[in-house]
Amino acid sequence: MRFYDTLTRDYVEINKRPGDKVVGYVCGLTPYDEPHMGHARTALVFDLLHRFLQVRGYQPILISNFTDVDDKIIERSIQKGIHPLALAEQYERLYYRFLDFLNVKPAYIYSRVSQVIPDIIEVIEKLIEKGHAYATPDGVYFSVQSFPSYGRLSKRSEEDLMVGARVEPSPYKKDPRDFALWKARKPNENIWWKSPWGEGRPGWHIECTVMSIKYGGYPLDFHGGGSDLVFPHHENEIAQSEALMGYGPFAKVWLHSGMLRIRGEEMHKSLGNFISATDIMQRYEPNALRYLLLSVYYRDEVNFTEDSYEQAVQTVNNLIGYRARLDLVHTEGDIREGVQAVIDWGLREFNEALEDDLNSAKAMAAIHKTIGQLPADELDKAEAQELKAFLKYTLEDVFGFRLEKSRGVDDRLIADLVELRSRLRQERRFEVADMLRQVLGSHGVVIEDTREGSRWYRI
RNA sequence: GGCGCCUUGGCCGAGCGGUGAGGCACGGGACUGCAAAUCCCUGUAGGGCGGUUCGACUCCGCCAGGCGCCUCCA
Repeated sequence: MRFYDTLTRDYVEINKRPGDKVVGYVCGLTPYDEPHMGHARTALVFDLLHRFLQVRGYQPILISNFTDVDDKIIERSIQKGIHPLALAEQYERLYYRFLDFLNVKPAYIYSRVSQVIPDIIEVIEKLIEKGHAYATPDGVYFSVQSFPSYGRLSKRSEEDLMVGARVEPSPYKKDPRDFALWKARKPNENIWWKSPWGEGRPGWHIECTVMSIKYGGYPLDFHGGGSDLVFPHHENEIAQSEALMGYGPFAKVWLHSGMLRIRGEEMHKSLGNFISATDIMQRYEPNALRYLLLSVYYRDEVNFTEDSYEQAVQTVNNLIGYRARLDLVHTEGDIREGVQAVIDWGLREFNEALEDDLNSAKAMAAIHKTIGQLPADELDKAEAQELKAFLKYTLEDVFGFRLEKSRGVDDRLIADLVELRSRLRQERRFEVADMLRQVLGSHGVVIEDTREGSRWYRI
């Protein structure tokens, strides 16, 4: 299994044996507002990785976090007059619901900054001891000069960084590139902890170093997140972590998922194209969303449009329809060699695609090619069984689709309505029969009229 | 300005130095109720101009267009 590594810009083999743990850390979000479509993309990409590692026999340990101590959270909580951690928790809960809606497998742990403050203080003390950080009246800063390879991940030279270093000016910084590990409490701030440097709170970045080492160990097998985190977040994490440990690498491979766009534009509230978790759960179907967001190579941008969403709905319905039709196969027989060969080919192709830097588009094509050669109605029961196992593995276990549809309408009621419709058809009352079929169709029930009579299944 | 990415048929999207996957939509056919679903068939598609090569969509250069990051950001 190999993955493209952002740091070395090359493919890195994951040298693991079946049963081995594969420890990964994926940067989570700052719960100051509703999660959105972009978070879904990242969650789905790493869910695919999580699932694939699992089915390939590894023991994935996925660690993620909430940055629940942050400027924006403090700002919002003051506006709303509630405790910052209560505000954060509100959105964390929404995020969990969102993940559940998307059928994302839970991580091994979701940690919060507020839960690891003592660990953070300890790590900052060590960094100061080692000469990688220094305390000032407005906080503790990491000394970028003390870490010569700074800029390697984001491919930025010292000069680039100097030019770019323009915000968060502090008269106490020794170098404009230095960043805060600990921020001294400002008068209006409503959350703080005591520390050797006075009351305050951690800066961004440091929590991921602390939590990943605490829960995942060192080095990590992989570290990931959205590509917008490459700089400065991950760059700073590397500096902190490797400075702390005294050796690298912090992570064996850096995986970054591409950004999501809405109708070709960046998603922004100001552009009016912001799609929140709440919107998504009301308006979109999780299988189709999954298909759409995983149909593109994970490092590339994915563009969400209503049109591409509709295409995804169609595709997923076709797949579910195929799966449902396998249940209607009743011909007895053994598995023919040719059929077995097609399935074996599909399975091999599927696995190889994902093993090659998670090529989900190619893996999906392998599924389509396989079932495209094996129309459900031409199979016998044993073959259908084999196909069902193939689809359970590829579509459900790895891609995370839910193929079993909820029983919105009772089976017996459907059977009765289908029977009623058959009588209507015998009486050549096609208009009424079609209407009945349409109504059932809107509840996800497909009726097929065959020579042997009508049959139905759910999509 | 610096660093980097992208441009494939109507739409979405792969692989590959040697006549271009897969999906969705469209069209034709079978079946049928001149229906739906299903099945079969159907597409001279890789921004432009050069170069390398026996041969390039695939490598190199230039140009055009689109985009990301440059300390809020999944």
